[in-house]
Amino acid sequence: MKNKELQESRMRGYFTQATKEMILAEGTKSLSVRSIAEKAGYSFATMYNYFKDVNELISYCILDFADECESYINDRVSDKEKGLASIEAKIKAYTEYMVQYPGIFELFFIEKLSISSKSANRVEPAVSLIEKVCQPDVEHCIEQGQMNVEEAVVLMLNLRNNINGGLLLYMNRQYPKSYTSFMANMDKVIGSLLR
Amino acid sequence: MKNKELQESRMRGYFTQATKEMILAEGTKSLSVRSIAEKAGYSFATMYNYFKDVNELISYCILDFADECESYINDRVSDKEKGLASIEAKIKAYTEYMVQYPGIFELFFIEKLSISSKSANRVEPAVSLIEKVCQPDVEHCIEQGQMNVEEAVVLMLNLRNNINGGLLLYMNRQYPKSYTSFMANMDKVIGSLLR
DNA sequence: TGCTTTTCTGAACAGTGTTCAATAAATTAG
DNA sequence: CTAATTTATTGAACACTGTTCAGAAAAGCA
Repeated sequence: MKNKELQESRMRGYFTQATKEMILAEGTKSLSVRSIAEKAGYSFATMYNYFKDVNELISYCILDFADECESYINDRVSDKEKGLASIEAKIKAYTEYMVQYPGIFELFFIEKLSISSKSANRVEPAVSLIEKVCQPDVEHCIEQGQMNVEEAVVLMLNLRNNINGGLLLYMNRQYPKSYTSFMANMDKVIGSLLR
Repeated sequence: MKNKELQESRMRGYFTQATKEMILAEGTKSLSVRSIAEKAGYSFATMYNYFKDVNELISYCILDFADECESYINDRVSDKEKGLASIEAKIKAYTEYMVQYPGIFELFFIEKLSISSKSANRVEPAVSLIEKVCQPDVEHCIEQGQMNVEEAVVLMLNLRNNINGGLLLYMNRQYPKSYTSFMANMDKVIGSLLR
């Protein structure tokens, strides 16, 4: 039956949509099976007909947010000028997005998900998002002879770990305390890696 | 009364000791007020006479583990040879320690703590541990003219964010999947920053 | 319409953190 | 040493959490 698949997909959509709205509005702390189900318009028990458990439901939201974050970044950075300047702009757009929606950063990196081999496919787009959006620029830099492949790999590792590590300390441990000094640190670090 | 303070400090010690043992053995997932209290030899309600809530109890453990991690690092790195080589060895010892005790990394960076101005003093030693242990080496490098103060600041920001960001993705998101490739990535990144 | 299959739901269970009145222990007073 | 008072400890109770399952409601089909 093709109808059944469509209907099940729609039902999953109602639950993931409700979950996403709550994450955007209040972060992951307000999430519970009952509160999600109420927002979706169903009983909490209905969720278990469409998701193995609440972890699976939450992991489906990661996919959506990863797409939305990718669009956010690409909307803010002109596709015209590729290269190091574009990488810097994308990294900063990524940081802005995560600071603006702390719940999404929690979802991507902090929330405990008991990752299975199936859900790993839904987590991967989030953790490798920076690499993905910067891929065209990295290729451009290599073509232009600005760096070799190995240097590019190290640069992307540096950027990805640095940004997410900085966000972790700032958002989850209030270190540093102020947004101003957090951004100043980020500017220094990104500048040192790209120049 | 000086006695009262001593006794209260001892009581807090029973609870923090039980909590620390559980974190080392099974990570933070097995922690609960009732399981901690049972291990400490008291009722769960007794905890609330010595700690505001379970978050405060847990935050006290951070202080102890930060000291232990610092000793672990310094025991493994000779105090004789200061400088970049010493920094590299310390960073790697820190990484080893966190991989060996995932519960401590959770405690330091992932566990939600609802940080108050009081508990901030107990969180700070954990998040700034890398800076602290590397401080003598950084000063040595500056004295030797290997770098200036601003370069040293950026280097430490880079190292701290990089290591903790890499650990976050590896330990909380299994990215990359294998320990081997995780360590290979870390070697590349640390090497690029120190050479 | 009546029968069958699918979908949905609340009750129930075991767990969580927290509060509070009652009990047990220790300290002080007589 | 006893009696009164203060302090420390405790389990019951409450409001949550995720999850399971038997029964109710709805949908599909004859």
